[in-house]
Formats: sequence, C-alpha cells, structure tokens
Amino acid sequence: MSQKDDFETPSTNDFVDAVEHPIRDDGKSDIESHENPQDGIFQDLAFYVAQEDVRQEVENLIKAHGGTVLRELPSGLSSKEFVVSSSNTADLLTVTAEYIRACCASNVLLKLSGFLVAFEEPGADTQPQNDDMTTTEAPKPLNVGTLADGATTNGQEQPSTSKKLHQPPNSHEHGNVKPAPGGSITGQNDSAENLLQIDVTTSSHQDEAGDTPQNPTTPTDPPVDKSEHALSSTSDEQASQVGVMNSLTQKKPADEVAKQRYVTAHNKANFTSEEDEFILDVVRKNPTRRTTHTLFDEISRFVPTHTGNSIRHRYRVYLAKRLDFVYQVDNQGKLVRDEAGNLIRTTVLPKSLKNKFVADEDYSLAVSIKRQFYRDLYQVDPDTGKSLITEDDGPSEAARKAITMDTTVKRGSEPTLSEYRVGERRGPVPREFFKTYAQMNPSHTENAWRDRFRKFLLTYGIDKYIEYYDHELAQNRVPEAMKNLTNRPKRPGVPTPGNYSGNAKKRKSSEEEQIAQGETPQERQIAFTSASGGAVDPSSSLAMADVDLLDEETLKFISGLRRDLSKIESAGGTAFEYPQEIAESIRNDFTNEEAQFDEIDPDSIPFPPPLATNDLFMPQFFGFESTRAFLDKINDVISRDYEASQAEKLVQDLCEDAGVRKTFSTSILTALSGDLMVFPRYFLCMFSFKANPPLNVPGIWTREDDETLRHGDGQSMKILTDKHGTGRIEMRKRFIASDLV
DNA sequence: CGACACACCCACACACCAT
DNA sequence: CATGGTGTGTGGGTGTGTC
Repeated sequence: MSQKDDFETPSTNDFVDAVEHPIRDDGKSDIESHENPQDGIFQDLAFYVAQEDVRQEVENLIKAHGGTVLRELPSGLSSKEFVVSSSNTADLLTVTAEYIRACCASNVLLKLSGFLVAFEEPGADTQPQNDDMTTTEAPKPLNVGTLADGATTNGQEQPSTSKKLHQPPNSHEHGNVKPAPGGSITGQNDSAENLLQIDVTTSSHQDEAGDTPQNPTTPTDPPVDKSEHALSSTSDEQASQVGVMNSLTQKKPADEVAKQRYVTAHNKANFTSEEDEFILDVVRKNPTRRTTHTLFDEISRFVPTHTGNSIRHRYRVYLAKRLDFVYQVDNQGKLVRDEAGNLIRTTVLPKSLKNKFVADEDYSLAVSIKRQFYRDLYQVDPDTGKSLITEDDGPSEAARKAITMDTTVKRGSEPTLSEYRVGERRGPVPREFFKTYAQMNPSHTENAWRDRFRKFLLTYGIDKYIEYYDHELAQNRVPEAMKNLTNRPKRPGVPTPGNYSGNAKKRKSSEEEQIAQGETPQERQIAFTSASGGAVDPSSSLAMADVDLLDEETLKFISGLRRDLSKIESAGGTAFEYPQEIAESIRNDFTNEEAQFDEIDPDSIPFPPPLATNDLFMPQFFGFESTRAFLDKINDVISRDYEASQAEKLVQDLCEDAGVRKTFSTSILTALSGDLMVFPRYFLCMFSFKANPPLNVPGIWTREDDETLRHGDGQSMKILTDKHGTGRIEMRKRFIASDLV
C-alpha cells in the first residue's frame, strides 16, 4: 500500500510516455496523482551508480528521494533499474548523474530523453534493451527467413552486463545444466531441478527432414478423401479477457500497480520493448519450441500482462522477423555451450517438435508395408525371388509363417511385387517393423510411423496411394502427402487445443483438484518474506525475469509448475498475505526468542563446523575465516534490499557470496516458511546444536512439525504452538494448504 | 479505421494404454 | 503380442474486439 505511486514504470517506453504527457498543472502525472507525494520521486526505482567520482553524492540523492541503491549492475531485464554513469558499456539502461541531480532539483521524475547514455558497442552486437536506445535500428544481421542455411556464427552470450560485478550473469545459462558429477561452474546443481522435473518429451529424430518438394500442384486426384471439416463448433465461452491478467492483478497491490501502467484502459496491454526482447531471448534459448503454444504460455507466466495466445501471436507476427539467431541446441533440444561455457549462436534453426509427413514418406511407407505383406504372404523375397522359409526356422517361427502365408498359392507361381496388390489386407504388422523402420527413417518416431500407417495409409488405401504417387510422377506432377483423413469425433469437455487464453487457463485450473492456494516451488522461493513485512508480494513477473530463469532447463522446470500456477490463479490471489496480526505476532515471538537462539556466539563454533559438508556448501564456503565471518556474510546478504520477487536472486547470492548451495538455502527457506529473519538463526543453531535441521528451534519447521500440524492431536498441537507461536502456526498452515511443504 | 492484442480453431504427429 | 481407442499439444493458422 501506498508504496507506489508516482511512477511505476515497467518499461522504458512507458516511462518516457508517462512523463511525456500526463504531467498536469499541478506537476503530477495522471497516474501518479493519486498517492502520497511524499514517497519520493524515485520510489520503486533502483539505481546502480557506476560512476565513482559522484557515487556518494548521487547515492545520497537517490536514497533521499525514495530510490533504491543497487550494489551491483542490474540485469537489464527490469526497466525500473538503472545504471548511473557517463558511459554505457554494458548495454544497460544508463542515465547520467545529471539526471539524478536534475530530478532532485525539480523534485519531479523527468523524462529520460536527454539523460540517457547510449550503449557503446564493444564489437559484437548485443541485445537491445530498450527502444530508447535502439531506435537507431541495430546492425540487424540476418532475417529469419534466411535462417535455413547459414554458417554457424559463434556468438558470445550477452556480452552485456556482469563480468566483474558478480551479478548473476544469466545464471541460468550456465546453470542447471545438470547436477553433473564433477560439479559445475557456479554450483548450479541445485534448486530448480531438484524440486521437480517435468519432462517435455521431445521426440528425438535427427535433423534434416529432407525437405521434400511439397508444392501443392493440385494433382488430378489429390489424396484427400473425406471430411471437409466437421461442425464448426460454437465456442461456449465468452471472450471476456479476464484471464491471467486479472487473476494476477487481484493478487497483490504491488502487482496490480505494476500492471496498471501496462494496461492503459480496459484489458489490452501493449507490448513493451523489454517484453519483446524477453520473448525473443526465451525463444532463442528454446528454438525447438518456437512454434509451440506452451512455450508462450510459459513465457506468459513472466509477462502476466499478456496471455500465452497474445504472446505467441506477437512473436509470430512481429518478433519472428527479428529472431536473427538462436542458440545452438543438441538433438534433445538442450542448449550447448562452447569450451568457455558460452552459448553458441547459430542461424540454423533446429527441427521443431513435430514433423509433417511428406509425400515421399507416405510413399515409401506404403511400399515398405506392401513388401512386408508380400513377404508374409508368399514367404518369398520380393527382390530375389528366394524363399524365406528355411530349415532352421524354429517351430514358433515356422508356425507364424504358416499363419500369415497364403497356402493357396502354389510355390513358384507367386505374383511379382508390382503385380501384387495389398487389397483389403491391414495386417498384421509386427511392432518390430515400425521399430526398425523408424531406425532407418528417423524423421519420425516409431509411434508416428505406426499412426501414419493406421490413420492414413490404411484409410486411403495402400495400393491406391502407391498408384496415385506413381501416376503423379508419371504426369510430371508433384504428389501430395495424404491429408484430411483423420476424423476423430470431438469430445465434449475437452478444451480446444492451442488456446492459451486467460479463460482457458482459469477453466483448466478450476477443474483441477482443489488445493487451496498454491504456490509453486519456484514461487515458494518468492514467498520468502520476513515476518516483519506484512503482505508478501509474489512480484511482478518481470522482476522474476530479472532473476534469470530462462534457459530451457528452467523453462522445463517452469512447465512443470503450470498446474500449480493455475491453482494460484484460480485461488484469486489471497494466498500469501501475511495478515497484520500474524506478522505482528511473529515479530513479537521473534523478539522474545532472540536471546536464546540468536545470540549464540559464533566464535564458539569452530570453522568449518562439522555439519558443513560439501553437499550443503560450495567450495568457497570453506574459504571463510571463521564461522563469524560466514554469518556476517549471511547477514550481509539477507539484509540487502531484496524484493519479495527476488528469492531466486537471494538464493543465487547466498550461493555466490556465502557459498550456500542453492538446494540448501531453498530448503532452509522452506523450513522457515520464508521468514528471512530466522535465516541466521538456522545456521547458528545448526552448527551449535549439531543438527540439521536444528530441532526445537522456533521458526524452523521440521518434517515432524509439519506432520503434527497436519494430523496432530490436541496435546501435540499444544507443544507445537509453544514451539513456534500461533502466528507461525497460522502461516505454516497456509504453507501446507498451498502445498509448499 | 487500421493496427494490434487476444481468443479461438483444428488437423494431426506423437504418445500410451487396455484388450 | 498386434491392434484399436484415445490423450495431448504442436503447427499453422483465422476470428474478433479493443486501442
């Protein structure tokens, strides 16, 4: 509440716009007018002051006017974060120190134009961060259309940001590659993939689906048989665009505001350049999924002002031309890296997930099936004419042959293969056939080949298709693949595929089992909050983007969260508010507990503590001088100015700065119901009491505690309440109800 | 009124299961 | 086992309503 107000500009575009016109006579823009003018002009904005000579001065000004001072370079994904510097070498939103001074002098958030520092391109191209800086039409390499054949350029992944300032340099990119045995670069082996692993079963055929000329030259008798189309269904649902947007907007005040500036009026939000870049980036990192719906639906989790439908449309219609390159993936669709660990740019698009059958494929399948039948029938090799029956056939083999064989045909008087007609014969076709066929013809999977056979070849007719194909060739025409032969009845109650509207999501989620309000493990991290905080803010999704979750691993991970997310949406968002009284109560408890649990002398704990094992801590942890030094660092990290949305970043920072493995810090956060205040206590007690998790420590939930909370009797509940206090019990119940534990 | 955001469509590739 | 039934969501759109 009250927090925002002046300027909640999510995107640079809007940023400028907002100031551009709505400034009114009273000096306030329309959107800002409503709330506390005293919040400061930089309220909700964050700055990293890179220019040393003015740092002190500028930081003071920023703080004095309600802004946040960043300790490291922003990721570039949030338009509420700026670099203050006279130069822009990282392609981040950069303003001059003069901008800060001028704003402060007039006590108004001024337009950026005139104060923006253009990106000084080092050499390679970078990803534009916003229009303001890139309207000059970047170099623009290739067109998507040309992606077909191109040399592989070995581009570096985002030369922008980071480097020195350990800002998670697209942490995901080198992250989560696998919990590789040998340990990984930063210690990714962590959080995400441990929490869940929903698989996106990609069929892995290899590349080069030899593009058959498939030009429809409308042959005489196109292999189209039945069914124009069935009933054009009347969709029963109204196009009320509620959807994600609304359900999310209801969620939190902060979120709400975040959205408001996108959503000018009604329900449609314009795409900002930031969002555009974000979408492109995700597509580049998931090139095999570029045509799917789900990828865009997943993206929409991070860009909640738009639905999967609209993001997909946006990409297809506007952004695809700007794709320019993608990152190289292996045949599983996983990103590959060069020796330096960088992603590799390429202009060659990988195969997508499903391949259309082309005429050649249909034809060779038909011929292969025909040959199979021929062999079965006559037990003669169609090419050599040699008998397939041998002395050393086992009894079962001989029996099988006897069954499939046409005994009415005299040996030696079999027709030739071309004379032979399959006729009504539909089988049997041994599974082995499709298996080996798929091995030899990896453009489709075994299942797909079999299905093609069943649904198309059999329907159309094997002989007929062979005839058709040969005939077309003879006429110098290009045969077409079979089509329009699937005629599966529409089943009621099944949502139309390929519709990722807000409605669809809502409907889906409400059909799913009701678990009160769920947050996903991903959001579980986001749920971290201190009890002192009041409401938890699940964050603007773009802030999550900040956190960098965009490689394919992560998106897979995210896709596994979809069900849960739907739940949240359907829950309408009341889920994670820490009601005032609860927060109050927890705060009180905390204060009372301090003496007993927080004032353990860290110097009394040897370093490294015996419980500090490799699976919980990174190598750099063991570089600390003492337990105190480690705890100081922990305190340092958690006292940074994280927004509730930045749990992932917190976890990342804990990993990088304090050497706590992500899995471990994530599990701690879970044990604490997200209450950061208890974080240092966890380590103190763990080391000091030599127990992980430490037992009998208020605020630290053990498995048994949760069990008791779920099923305990009055007596054990009483004990539990004594341990944690009523406030935490209340919050824990919500955690459990939301499936977070 | 055109451009854009978003909803909606559907054939079918690929999958898995029961019989 | 071979086979049919059928779930799922891709791939490539089109339709509709708002900005």
